[in-house]
Amino acid sequence: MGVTKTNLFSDVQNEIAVAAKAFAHPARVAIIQYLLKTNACINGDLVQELGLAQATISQHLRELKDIGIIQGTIEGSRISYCINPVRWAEISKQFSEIFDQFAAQQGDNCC
Amino acid sequence: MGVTKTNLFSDVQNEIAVAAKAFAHPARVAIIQYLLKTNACINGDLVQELGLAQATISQHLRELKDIGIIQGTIEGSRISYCINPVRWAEISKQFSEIFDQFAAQQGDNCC
DNA sequence: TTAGCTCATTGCAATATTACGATGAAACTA
DNA sequence: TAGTTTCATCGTAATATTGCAATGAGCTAA
Repeated sequence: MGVTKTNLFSDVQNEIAVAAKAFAHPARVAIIQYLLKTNACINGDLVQELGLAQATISQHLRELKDIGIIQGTIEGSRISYCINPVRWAEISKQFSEIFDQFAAQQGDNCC
Repeated sequence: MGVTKTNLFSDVQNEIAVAAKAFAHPARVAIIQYLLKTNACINGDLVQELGLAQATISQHLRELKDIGIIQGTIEGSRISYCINPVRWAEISKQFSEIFDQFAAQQGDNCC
């Protein structure tokens, strides 16, 4: 035990869970916010910005890249990261669909 | 090691991370969606719906309650759960603020 | 080539999460 | 009262996550 029973849930539910993990750690939120702010792509000066070890930042970047919310391009000896607009829109849509779903049914709450 | 270094991040970043955890597991997504669908509050027939053990569901419900996105009221020997509208709106706002932040700056992407 | 960057990966250690059986508290039912 | 239902909590096992030092790959500059 300790393994998430992925097979019990729908594809959409699993997708949302994966996407949410991008925001489920403050370091990753900080990275995303930094990318939003600088807009221009950056590299490991996140290490300076966040105060975590280089290996740790690299690991978080990889997770964000695996989720797809971020993309990196090689630029000489550096790697530029930025937000993946397509994936961003996808995830944004998935979340607003959920959030809107409640806003639409105000009134018949029970507790 | 293994401990999230909460002190390195801003309050908002930590709050977002906590809120995101509500959606970071498919079982919790399923619970939230079920609550959205049934609207009316429910109890442990989530056990039937989801196929996880009663103790596991109870644990997820507690996490959602700790995050505040859900609230429960005692109803005889049962407990009715439903979405907490105030907290829901809060979290919804936090996420849309992030998502909108990118939509507003289209064009100057780098990679 | 050699030295110095920048960053990913590997290999750990520590902690967190997920899941469940067992137990117990509280309320209902006969 | 005794039995049943509903749920939380405890204890435990398995796996996931977080974090870092060390290492290595790939590029740049001298």
